Amino acid sequence: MSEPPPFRIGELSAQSGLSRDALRYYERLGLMPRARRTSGGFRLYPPGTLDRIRFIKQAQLHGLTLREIRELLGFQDRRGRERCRQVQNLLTRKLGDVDARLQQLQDFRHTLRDYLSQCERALGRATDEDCPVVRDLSDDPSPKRR
Amino acid sequence: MSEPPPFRIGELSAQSGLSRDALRYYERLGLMPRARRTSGGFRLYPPGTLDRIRFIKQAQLHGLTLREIRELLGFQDRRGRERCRQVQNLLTRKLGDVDARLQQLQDFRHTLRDYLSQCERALGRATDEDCPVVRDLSDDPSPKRR
DNA sequence: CTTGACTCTGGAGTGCGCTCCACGGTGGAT
DNA sequence: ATCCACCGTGGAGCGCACTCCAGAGTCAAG
Repeated sequence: MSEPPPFRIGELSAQSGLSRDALRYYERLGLMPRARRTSGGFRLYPPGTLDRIRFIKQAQLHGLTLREIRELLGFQDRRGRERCRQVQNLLTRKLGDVDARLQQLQDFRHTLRDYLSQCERALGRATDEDCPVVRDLSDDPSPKRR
Repeated sequence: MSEPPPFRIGELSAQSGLSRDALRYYERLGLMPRARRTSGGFRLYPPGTLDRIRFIKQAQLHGLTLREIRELLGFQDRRGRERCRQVQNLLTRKLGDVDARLQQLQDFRHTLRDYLSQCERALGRATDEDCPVVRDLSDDPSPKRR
């Protein structure tokens, strides 16, 4: 019978790890619905808010700008099926992006692993040559003896 | 017998897709070795430069800051085995980061796919309810009729 | 030697995503 | 009624990764 207690910005900040300022900033940007207020003007957040914040952080971590995320959350769009279709389009696009990023990230992982094993081999050789990775990546046209 | 021709900044810019300003900025930051100059002061880049730029862009795409990348390229470090070990450490750390990111990115992919299929199911149902994704993510404590 | 495209340096400006601050109001415990 | 920790708004400031600009110099082709 009891509604779950809404929390104020300090509480939400503590739970989410975002600063109060950041939360207010998100509201200004339209990333979060304008929070309900007490008579005195204090923000009161419904508990589910944390899920939304988690989503935002996740999306952000993967290179989406706050504007893009706002778009994803699709506030001020049309309603009903119309809106659902829009969201669907956006999701499909973003999913493509994510897949591309996954691919690239895997490539990068490879590059790093290659460099790493070069390092290991060099250290194994016990000569005092310069790090091969550094040599590979700093290409001043120096004494080029090979 | 002919050395490959070095190119000037405009050429490099064209080939790399980076602006001239960005290239100069990278040099100021220490991301690229200070380029050789003509007598008149024009930068002359050795051809291998493009590889380095590719690496930088790749790293950057995955959330490394230019400072971190500079660190990775490890210019002004110690030489020889010492340096190699440093680079190795850094690479190992970064590899860990990349793996973590891969994991997160995959999670995010999942989230997106879930939302997407919710959309599809909703559209399949042919009712005029609101998009479930939007409903899930916009949690104002509204008319809550369920 | 002139022309015109290209380049140099230093510094200011931009958009993003916050953070910090001042000044003032709020509200729950005592 | 009084604390005082908490919250509000508006606006300035910041670090990043560039971008833009002015004013001056360079250099290859004709």
